[in-house]
Amino acid sequence: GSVSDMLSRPKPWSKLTQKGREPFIRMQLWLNGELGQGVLPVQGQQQGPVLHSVTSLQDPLQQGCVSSESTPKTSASCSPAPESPMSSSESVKSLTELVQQPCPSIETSKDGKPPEPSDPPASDSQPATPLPLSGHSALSIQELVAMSPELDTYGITKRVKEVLTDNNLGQRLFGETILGLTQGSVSDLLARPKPWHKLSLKGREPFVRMQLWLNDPNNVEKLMDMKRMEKKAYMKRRHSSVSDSQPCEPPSVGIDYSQGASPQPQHQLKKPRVVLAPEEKEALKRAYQQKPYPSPKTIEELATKLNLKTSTVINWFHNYRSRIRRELFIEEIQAGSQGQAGASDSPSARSGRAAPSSEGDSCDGVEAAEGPGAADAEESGGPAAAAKSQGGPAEAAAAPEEREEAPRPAEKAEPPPLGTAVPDAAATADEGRPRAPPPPPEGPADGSGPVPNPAAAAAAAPAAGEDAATSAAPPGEGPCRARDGADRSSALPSTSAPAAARRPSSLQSLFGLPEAAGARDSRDNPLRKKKAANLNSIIHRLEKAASREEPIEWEF
DNA sequence: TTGCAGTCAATATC
DNA sequence: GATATTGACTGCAA
Repeated sequence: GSVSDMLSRPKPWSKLTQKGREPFIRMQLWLNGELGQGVLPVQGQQQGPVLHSVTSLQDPLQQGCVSSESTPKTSASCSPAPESPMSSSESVKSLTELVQQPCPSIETSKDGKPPEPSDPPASDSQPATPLPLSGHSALSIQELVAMSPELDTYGITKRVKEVLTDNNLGQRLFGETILGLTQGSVSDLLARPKPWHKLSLKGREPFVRMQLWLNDPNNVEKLMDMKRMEKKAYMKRRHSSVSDSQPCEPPSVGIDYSQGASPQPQHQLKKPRVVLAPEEKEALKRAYQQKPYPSPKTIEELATKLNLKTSTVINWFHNYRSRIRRELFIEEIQAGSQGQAGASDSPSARSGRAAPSSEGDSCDGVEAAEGPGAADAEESGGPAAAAKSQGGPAEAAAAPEEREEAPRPAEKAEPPPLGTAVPDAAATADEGRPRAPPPPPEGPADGSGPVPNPAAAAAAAPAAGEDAATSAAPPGEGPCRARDGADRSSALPSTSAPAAARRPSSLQSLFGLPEAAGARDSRDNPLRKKKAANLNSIIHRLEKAASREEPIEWEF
């Protein structure tokens, strides 16, 4: 009956009480596909741009927005939100508040050990553990990720590494406690961070967590505590297990988040890890150089030739491609940070990290990053050029055939009009690169050496000028999602300017970003054009500065 | 189906 | 013992 009533006679948002709004929020979430499984989803695995869940929204509802909503100001921000935005703007506020307390996640983890993933409807308002990502904090994190401004992944990992080593803290502890990742993943992440704009929402999460952790004044202490506790637990267990003659259990002590729950003897099923012999690797690499994207037939042949399973060969190619790609990112970043020396006026340049972020900055950051390099080498070749430049000759040659499906480079070329929401622009942009068969690993390196890095400059520019483009883009997606953090907000609720305006600042503080970000926040869509124009001029100047003739295809 | 991102987890290396 | 490497897997998107 209530449903019927609500469906047929919905009250206007502004007339609804906190409680009354809830069903609509649920409906909105449901419509958004974010309220998939029953009520109170615990694990927000949603990939959507704006990640809400009922629980997360409850937070805002309970804390900030609603109450404040009574005030004209807030109500303004909260109310007219036909779409998810509304909730988002609300939640943003409380979320930021929530997270502004130093690192909630760590907090909890501190209390012993990460709560079970299973303790489901973490309905209490306690921030959940970082790992299982249950309850508020987990969701908050996702929201934060979705709304986070561009982060300098390279800088973050750098700082994290410093802190960890300075304090003699291990990756495993850090990963499991703070990031919810295993040691290997942490190592990988710290050693080869991808540029922000290349990351999916999921991929960004660890960086947001890291940033939060870095912002936490007690981060080290907390981790130290954890360390101690782990040690204690380990000792305890060791003792008890010794008496029980139950030797094992990995030293990963208190952190059996997730699957650990059931002590099943799963050992039996383990299949031995395949380890490729050097010759096999060589052969695969050679094959890769000829055909980064081998046909099934080729794979088959390779497999037989090397006496490997085809799946192994396939996996190897996948892994190799993606890892090579990442290597490139790193190189770009480094090249960027070197070559960028001069360009420092970027607002976002706060600190040396400017470099990395910078290069990542443009929507096509990739190209920006790599393109410039390429461009430098030759002239603005765009992705294609970039590809060419870096792809070893072999590739270039070999490429034609396997590029079968590679219309990508081309598509990249077309810069999406400002404000285009092309949800995949980023992805698309990416594509360009992969397509361009990455240079053979040991290959004579990409022609892109340290670049005068206009990219860096560009980064600055866009950062400042900001992505006019993005504002229109669907939150979370879009080419420039990177720096659109702010825009995204604007993209959300066209609603309240105030809200939009507010949000960035809180996010900034949250992430410890300089006002720059706030400044670049586009609060008024109407301004977009102007901004775009500004952007263009900035870009133009930057390009000139970089003594470049023609603009590479930066997509803003 | 295919490719990719993100991870895990076994193993190698430091 | 900590960290790096890497084969495999999952989930998603085109």
